[in-house]
Amino acid sequence: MSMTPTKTRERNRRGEGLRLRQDIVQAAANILNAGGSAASVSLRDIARQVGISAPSIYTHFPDRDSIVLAVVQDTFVELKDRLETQMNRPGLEAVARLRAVCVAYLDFALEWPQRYQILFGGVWNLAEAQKSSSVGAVVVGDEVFALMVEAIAQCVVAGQSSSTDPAADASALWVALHGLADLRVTAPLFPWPPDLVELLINRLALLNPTSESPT
Amino acid sequence: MSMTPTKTRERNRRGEGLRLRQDIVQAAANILNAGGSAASVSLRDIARQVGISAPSIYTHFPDRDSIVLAVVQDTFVELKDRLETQMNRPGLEAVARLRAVCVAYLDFALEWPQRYQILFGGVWNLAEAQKSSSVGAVVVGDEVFALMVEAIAQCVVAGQSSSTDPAADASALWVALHGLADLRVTAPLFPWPPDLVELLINRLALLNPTSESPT
DNA sequence: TGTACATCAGTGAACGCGCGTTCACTGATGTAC
DNA sequence: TGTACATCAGTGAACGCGCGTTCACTGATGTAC
Repeated sequence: MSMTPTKTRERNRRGEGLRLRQDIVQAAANILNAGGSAASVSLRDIARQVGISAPSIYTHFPDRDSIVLAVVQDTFVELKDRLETQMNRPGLEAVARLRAVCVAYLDFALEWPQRYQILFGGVWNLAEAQKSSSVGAVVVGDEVFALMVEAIAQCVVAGQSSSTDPAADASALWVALHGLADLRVTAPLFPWPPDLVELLINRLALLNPTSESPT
Repeated sequence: MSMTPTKTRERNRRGEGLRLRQDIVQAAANILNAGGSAASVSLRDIARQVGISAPSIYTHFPDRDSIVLAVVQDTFVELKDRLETQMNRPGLEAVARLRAVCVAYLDFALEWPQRYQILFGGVWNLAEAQKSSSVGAVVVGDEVFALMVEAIAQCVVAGQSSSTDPAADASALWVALHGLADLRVTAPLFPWPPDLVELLINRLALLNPTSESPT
């Protein structure tokens, strides 16, 4: 994923050096959006795209990994915002809201597959889990999951789900959505049943038959 | 994932040059088993581990990617063999067989996470899908899926599943198993419900309540 | 109002590294006569 | 049975590349007096 140098940018004014930090993160995100894998996001690519020299990055980040981590954090926030938007849509029944949240989750993964992958495919929550800098990402990841628990809980309150343990059922649903998100990208030739998403939601959120859409 | 050179190996006798090919594939698999990512499997690492010089690899493979593809093919066969062993276990009821197959699938992914990941995480079925060399892997991948369809169909025959479309239900179950396999590795800190696997099998294979294990 | 100076926001050249790949080659081993 | 030769199974040195990172630096901009 090598980039031709972008127009040289004009230097920030005094006191505005922090703007470069966001430009760097955005450039890394752009490289991923363009199809690059996490491993292929290089300091030199980022520098070329931002229009700066590579060493300038060290003013804002100690190393390459912390840039990717910043993208992870931003991406978790973006995903959370998308799901929250669906949760807060007015005039929707509980089941419709749950479906909208799940569809938004899948759409995000399909629209930005590389950025979705670094949320869960990276090292950040294995060896890095101890480093305090990655805690922010974990917390926001928890918020995404909490949204799904809440969506199921609201179905229960509305009498449309027979779940007795929304957290466990949300785990099951999350696992399935993640699997589908991953496999739809990496195995597009597989003959996916058209109503697979509905099927997963109906069964894993324990929606009452009357609430199910016809399959 | 750099390796210290292994004992220099003795050269193959005439006519036995093909043995090196299998040694190369095995070395690549070993690097993945030891925790290396697909991108980190380098010709030079492989050569060091086998105990040969790097250019020797070109006698057997045209480039780096085709080695990884060979590992993918071998790994699909290994996974298929494991699942088939469970399918053929004598004295098991249909539901117990289905459960054994699913557990074997998850165990494989947990035991060899890097090798499991290249089955679905790589590029081999995107841009590479056209190249004839990758067709073998796709076919074996289909055989793995066919095993799951068969396991569910046998539950239906035994009157233990109410599935009316084993292929669609196997898709749902596969998606969920893959998601769980992936996330158990990359998000080990998540509070996984202990009976999540049973829950997924029961609901996605539409097992009759009397056949379910108590959750 | 002018000017010396500190600070900010970067730059340019260079380093050592591991990589995939090429090239010309070598030495043991089997085979033809 | 001996020997010339073809072939096999590799080797060793070298190439150009992009990478992360370091170092000493520069030039514009704001501030103190």
